[in-house]
Amino acid sequence: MDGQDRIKRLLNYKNLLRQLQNLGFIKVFSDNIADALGISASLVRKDFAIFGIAGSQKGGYHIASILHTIHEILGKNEIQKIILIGAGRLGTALLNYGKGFTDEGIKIVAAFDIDPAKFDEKADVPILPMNSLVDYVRENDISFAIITVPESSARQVMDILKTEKIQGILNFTSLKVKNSDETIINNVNIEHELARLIYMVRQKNRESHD
Amino acid sequence: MDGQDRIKRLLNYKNLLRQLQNLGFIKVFSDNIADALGISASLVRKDFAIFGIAGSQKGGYHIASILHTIHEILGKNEIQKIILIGAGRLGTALLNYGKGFTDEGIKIVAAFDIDPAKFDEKADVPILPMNSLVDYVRENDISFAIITVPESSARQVMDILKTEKIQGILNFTSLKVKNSDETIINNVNIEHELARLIYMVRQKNRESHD
DNA sequence: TAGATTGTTAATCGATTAACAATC
DNA sequence: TAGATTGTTAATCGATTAACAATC
Repeated sequence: MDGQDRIKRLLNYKNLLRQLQNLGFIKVFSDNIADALGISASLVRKDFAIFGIAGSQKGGYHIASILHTIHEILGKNEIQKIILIGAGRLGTALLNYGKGFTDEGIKIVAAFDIDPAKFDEKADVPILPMNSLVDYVRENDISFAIITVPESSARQVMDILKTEKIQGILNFTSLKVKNSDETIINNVNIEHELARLIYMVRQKNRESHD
Repeated sequence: MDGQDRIKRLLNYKNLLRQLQNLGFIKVFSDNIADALGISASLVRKDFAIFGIAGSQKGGYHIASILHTIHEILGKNEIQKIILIGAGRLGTALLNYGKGFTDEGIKIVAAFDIDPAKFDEKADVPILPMNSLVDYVRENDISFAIITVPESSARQVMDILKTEKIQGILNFTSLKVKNSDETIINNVNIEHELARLIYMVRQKNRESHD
């Protein structure tokens, strides 16, 4: 999992540090971060060292400069255009999240659906017919997509995106696809997350029973 | 991450094996599973060994019996009741997923919101006022909850659930809470998943540039 | 100076993989 | 029997932690 956990922690650092910043904090020790996130201080320092974040023995780490470095690492400067495919309930929920994403340097620029009842070219984020997808991707130089289509059309959409050389896909369907050389796929499976939660709880209960 | 990856793979095995079963397959080799999921055959065999799934040198593993064991491990026999808090867009999207979850031994039994316009006691899955939450949890012996409330009320809801000794929470808010001894929290942060996807793609592009 | 924290090295831990004997 | 696959052991790999010298 080459550094996957490290990047996940990076995002958690970001969230925490922003909150501290809102509280008026200027500096913070690795130890405090560790406590807040339930990890070890060694790990915090190692992460920072690897990401090139330096502190001082005097007052620890300077929050603003950590955040600055994190933003650079995440590439927040250039806004990333992303399209959404499948304007069903989950899809529209994500569209309405929109604002939050923009804050992160991510902007959903268009959505696509097969249902004409959903088309809305003039919306803030236009909802366009599926058959205009390929043209749109080519004309607007799109590299990222979110897939929230039903199970039945997942494979087909995935294939289109792969031939169009989309570089990154956030996949909410349960169609599990291997990362190809061309396209990186990040699978979010809510059903699995629920099943895993239940498993963890049962596991804990079992352990405490003996 | 004690076995977190292993349980994630278990869910992937399940999905794959179901598909194979639909195709009429009866048996399967560790090698084929490995190829399909992009992992090593050793790992498949080790996972199966740990979960107590036995195969034979003749025809590999019997699909039906793997699935049987997986279902036992996941506790699919007893249906788990779960409530949903926050019937906004994401919340209602999950409510409508409902059917899929039931298939997995998970049933959303009620939803809660503060907005009276959303109340609907007679719906298939009733949407009830937030102030009836505590009573409902106690009367119906609820152990699991999904939180899809806005950021602003996340902390408050989380605290209520913790005092009510809810055992497992699937948290879609960006409020990051440590797992306490009492309550296991599984955080799903869509914003983070997007940011991570973009990071991975940029990383890949950077690597191929040198 | 005394005390506390960073940055880094070495030790530990756990998960994955390679290899192969046992088995069909 | 010859060939192929499982189950398991030992080796490898990588990530986390512990420890501590260097620094403020």
